[in-house]
Amino acid sequence: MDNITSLFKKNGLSITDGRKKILSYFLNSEGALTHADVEKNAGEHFDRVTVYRTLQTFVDKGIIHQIPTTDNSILYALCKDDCGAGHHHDDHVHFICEECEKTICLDGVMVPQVKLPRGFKPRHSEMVVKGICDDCK
Amino acid sequence: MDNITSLFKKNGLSITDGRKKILSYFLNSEGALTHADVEKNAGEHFDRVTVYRTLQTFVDKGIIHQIPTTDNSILYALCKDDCGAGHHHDDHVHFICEECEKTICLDGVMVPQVKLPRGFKPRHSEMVVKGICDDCK
DNA sequence: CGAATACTTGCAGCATTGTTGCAAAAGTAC
DNA sequence: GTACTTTTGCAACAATGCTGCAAGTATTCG
Ligand SMILES: [Mn+2]
Ligand SMILES: [Mn+2]
Ligand SMILES: [Zn+2]
Ligand SMILES: [Zn+2]
Repeated sequence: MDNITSLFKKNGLSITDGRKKILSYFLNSEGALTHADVEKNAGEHFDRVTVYRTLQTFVDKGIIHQIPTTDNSILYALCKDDCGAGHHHDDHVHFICEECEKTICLDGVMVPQVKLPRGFKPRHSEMVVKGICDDCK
Repeated sequence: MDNITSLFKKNGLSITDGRKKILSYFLNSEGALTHADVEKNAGEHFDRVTVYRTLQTFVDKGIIHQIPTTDNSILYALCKDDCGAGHHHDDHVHFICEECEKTICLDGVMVPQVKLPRGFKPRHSEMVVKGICDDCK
């Protein structure tokens, strides 16, 4: 029983061909992926609806996490921390390279705390840094 | 000549009814606004395309800035810094209240610098904090 | 001011993206 | 293998975003 299979088992998900291919695609990709990436490159043709539902399921189970963007798209990347259904702990910084357009999880860089004005209670913080990545510099 | 008019003049924009109403709407709103907000509430009916073009123009001229989200929408908020055409300086933290759903520019809270891995060159950073705002606590 | 020019708007049409219900197919449990 | 549960694909629809073009406004300049 490989990694992928046991991960699905652990989360009470049926082991289907689509889920295996989509998760493999994430495992074999460097950066974050969009819905369109998955639809085009996950290895075979999956219905658009299936891709939506699969990504949503993976997010719900703590298998992938979302990265906010400013261009009406959502990026998805593998959770490498101890995320699970209902509790994500992806509090690392994301880096978007303006040259190669890749989005990279900087798993070693934690999102810093900031001092908020009186009365504001933080629960979760996101940080996205744009610039030039190591490969493109 | 009021504020709005002179701001448009300064940026070489024609003074039109639509632009005045849309900018007024931003000036009279507390939090950040979506395209849909503007289309519904800017005071009269503007064509969807007009709203897209107006928002884009305002972003280009440094009158409003965009705030990244994780739900396929873009939020827009007034620039309060010395932004202009081609140079935005909105490096403040944004706060999204999970109770009232408002998004607030924390103009006094700068996005902190983070130490990136060797080779990564940062150019611009965004930070979004979710939690409970002062009004809802 | 009024005419010439430049810019902005709304509309039509289209493309892309996201959602729901339902029946067929695939997976799981016994 | 059969009964049961879950997942998938399809159809239909809704929402969002973009472009070209003609008509409408705003600005410029005499
Ligand atoms: Mn990440
Ligand atoms: Mn802001
Ligand atoms: Zn790069
Ligand atoms: Zn609130």
